[in-house]
This record gives sequence, C-alpha cells and structure tokens, in this order.
Amino acid sequence: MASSTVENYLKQILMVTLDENCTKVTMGKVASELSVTPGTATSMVKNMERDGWLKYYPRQGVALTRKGRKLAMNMLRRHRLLETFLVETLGFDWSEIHVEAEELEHAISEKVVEKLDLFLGRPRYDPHGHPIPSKGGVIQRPSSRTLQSCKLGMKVKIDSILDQESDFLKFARDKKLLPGKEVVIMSSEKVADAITLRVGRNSPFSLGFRSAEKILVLEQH
Amino acid sequence: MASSTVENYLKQILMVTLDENCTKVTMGKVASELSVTPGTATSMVKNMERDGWLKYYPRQGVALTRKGRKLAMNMLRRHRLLETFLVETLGFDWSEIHVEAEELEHAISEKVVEKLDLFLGRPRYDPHGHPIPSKGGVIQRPSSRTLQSCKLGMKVKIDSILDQESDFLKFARDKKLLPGKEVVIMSSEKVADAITLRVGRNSPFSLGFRSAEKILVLEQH
DNA sequence: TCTTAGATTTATCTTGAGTCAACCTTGGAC
DNA sequence: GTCCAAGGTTGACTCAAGATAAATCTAAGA
Repeated sequence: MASSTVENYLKQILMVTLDENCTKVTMGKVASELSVTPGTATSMVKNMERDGWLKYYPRQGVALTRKGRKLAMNMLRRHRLLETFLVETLGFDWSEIHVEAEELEHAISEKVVEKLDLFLGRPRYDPHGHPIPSKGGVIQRPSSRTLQSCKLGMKVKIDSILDQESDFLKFARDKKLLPGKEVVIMSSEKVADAITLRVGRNSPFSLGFRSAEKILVLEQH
Repeated sequence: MASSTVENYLKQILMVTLDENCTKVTMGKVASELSVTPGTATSMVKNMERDGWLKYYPRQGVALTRKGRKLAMNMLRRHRLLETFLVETLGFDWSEIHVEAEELEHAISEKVVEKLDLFLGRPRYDPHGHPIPSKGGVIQRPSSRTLQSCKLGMKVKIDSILDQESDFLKFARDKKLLPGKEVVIMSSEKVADAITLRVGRNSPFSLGFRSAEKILVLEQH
C-alpha cells in the first residue's frame, strides 16, 4: 500500500513524463514539483525504489516501473473523475474542484472509482479538458484531442482534420482551419451543440459539434 | 484541525453517548471501541482535552465539549450521507458501504458535504435506517423515527401513533398496533409503497407508506 | 479492611517525512 | 586538459503521531 505522499510523488512524476514526453525525471524536478528539498526527494525516491514503484538512476533521475506507472495513472484517473463528478453532479464551479479532488483521490477505493466512472457515463475528459486515463491506465495522447472537447477560452493548435468530405475540407481551407494554425475558442455551448472559434487574427466562426469532433488539436501551454 | 484518528475517537465517543444515553464515557469503553490499550486511550484523551475536544474526568471518563460534539456529529453526518450516496447514487449494496464511507469521511470537505446533501435531497435516514444529523448537529431522537423508514427484518417498539383519524386508530387497535408493542418488519417494498409487519405473535399484515409514516417507533438493539 | 478491576504513568518504540549542511560528480567553458 | 558551478547525495538529526508494556495507583464493594 502506498501512502498518500508516495501517491503524490508518483502522480507528479507521471505528469512530468507526460508533459515533457520523456521517461526519466530529474531529481531537481521531483523536488521542486513536490516542494521539498533535494535531499528529501533523494531519500524518498530510494524508498520508493525499494518498494518497486520506480527505478532510480543516481545523478540522472527516476523512471516509473510498470507498477508505478499503473498506480500513477490511476491517481490521475481518480483525480480527473472526481473533478468531473464535482462539476457535473454536485454543481461545483471548476475553479474550486482541484483542491477537493486532491484530498479525495487518496481516500477513494478502486470499487468506488469504477462505480463513479459508470455513473458519470465513462467521461473521456475532465472539466478542464484533460483526458481521463482508462481503467487499464491508457491515456489519450494529447494530439488525439478533438476540437469538440475544447472549452471556452482555450488556445489550441490544429493537429489534423479527420473528415475526408471535400466540401468540409474546402470549407476548412477557406476558414484557414489548417494543421499548425492557432485557434482560440470563443464560445462552446453544449445545449446549442456548437462552438465558435477564431483562427489566428481572422474573424470568428461557428462549428457544430459533429464537425468539431473531426478536428484533432494540440493543447498549448 | 483534527487528525483522522482524533475524528475517529470523537465519533466513537459520540456514538456511545447516544447509544447509552449518557454524557460521560468510561476510558475502558473508549479503549475497546477504538481497539487500543487503555494507556493509549488515556494519553490520547489528554491530548484531545488539551485541544478542547472533550473534558477529561480522571478515573471517571470523558465528556465531549460543545466543539467536540459538533465535530463528532459532523463525522456521523458525513458517514451517513456518504453511505446514502454510495447506495442511492452509485448502486452499492449496503453491506459494502461502511468501510468505504469510513475512509471517505475524513477526506470530504464541508463544502462537498453540503452539495452532496443537496444532491441527495437532504435525506433523513441512511440506508441502514440510521438518522442523519442535520448540518447544525441535531440528530433525530430515536423515538421520532417512523415505521415507514424501517427496513426489512428490523425489530422495533411502537412509540406513538400520530394519526388522529378514528378509523385508523380503530384499525390499529384491532391489529394490536399500540405503543409499547414489539414489531418485526416482514417486508418493505419501496416500489409497492407498502410494508408488511407482525406485532408480537399475531398474524402479519400490511400498511401503506402513508400510514406507516404516522407511526413513531423506537429501535431495539 | 482488603482486594481487585480498571485507570494511569512512565519509559520506550516505530514510522513516515522532512531539514541542514557538508561533500561529491560531471559537463561544459576556457 | 583543467576547473568550476550547478545539481545530486549523504548522514546526522528533528519532529509529530500513535502506539505498547509493565509497574503502579485508586476507589468501591465484599
């Protein structure tokens, strides 16, 4: 069993590897991510290696083991499902949910997570638009995110257009909706089934959800 | 801030005072309820007195302070609301929920508790039929429990009949459904809106929920 | 008055997580 | 090649919570 401190270390390490698309995370990074001194990080990490959560390469950094990655993914899953629950079901504003989820994610059992997932209708994105890892620990690659899942105010870069219909592609070209372009979401109305966006400095226009679903984007940070 | 250990001590002490209808709880009881040695209980309780959770009367026992009782009630509230949520919303079987709630009750914030309460429709009883304390820390006195809220297999003692309709009172008298009598719930069908019960050794009969609601009972333990 | 069950004390342990400061390594800059 | 700064490691130590065991105490009833 992992303590919640260990769970936090794992989650943070995973997020860095996901973020920087690498496997090893440097000790300095670990220490700063968790707001502890380098010495603390080193000793903590050694214990975690002893327990099989990760592999420690002295002076180089740490890499999650399969077991570690699995639990880390699970933490991410719990966190994001809980955030979704807090917003969708309990009606929280999405500015307040992070802290709450941070606490609950260590107390919620696997069983409850699964029931919650089911209850929420197996959502694929949390309220912030981050992908929710599957039960098996698979996370949607960032580039396979679709424009439809983007929230108000988000800034994304077009990755690719899935639709093959020439009419649609023509329309997309007209609007400069092309891979590599930067896009800002001006509005996203679930009820209206449409989003409005602006490509670069061009004038804004709207897209139905069915169309937006076919546009893969890359989140900018 | 109370640690989860302190929260458990408080909750357990409250439950004993509620159960035995007293204010002071003996140290031996505290120790056994929490499965620790007497020495541990004594020292723990001293710390808790230092922090204002309770008053400690050496060689006599402990009594919750206002502050302690408030938090203890809150723990009970969280626990029972969580159990209700797990059964009503997530579809758990009520045999599995206690352990889950035991974990979550320490991690859930006041804000979430309130939203949950609202979401569940401010339930008054948990799935086991125990009353849920109000936000202000008021718990339904056991005697103000109604027959309608009783579950299958429960054994209760009639406390009083609220209905003034003579027809109903006549019926009640015929069935020996009178204050002081012992009753066993033979079935309780939410969908059918009725419960079947047996008074003493007489033959069983059924009551609609509307009628059952008017009968106050005392839980037997 | 004596006994004894239950309560208290004291000395000690364990564990988890952290600090501090001295001391290593190593990869460039020169 | 040498050297140095940045970053990593070490070891000695702290701290807080909880817990135990065992000796000792107290008070209520036979």
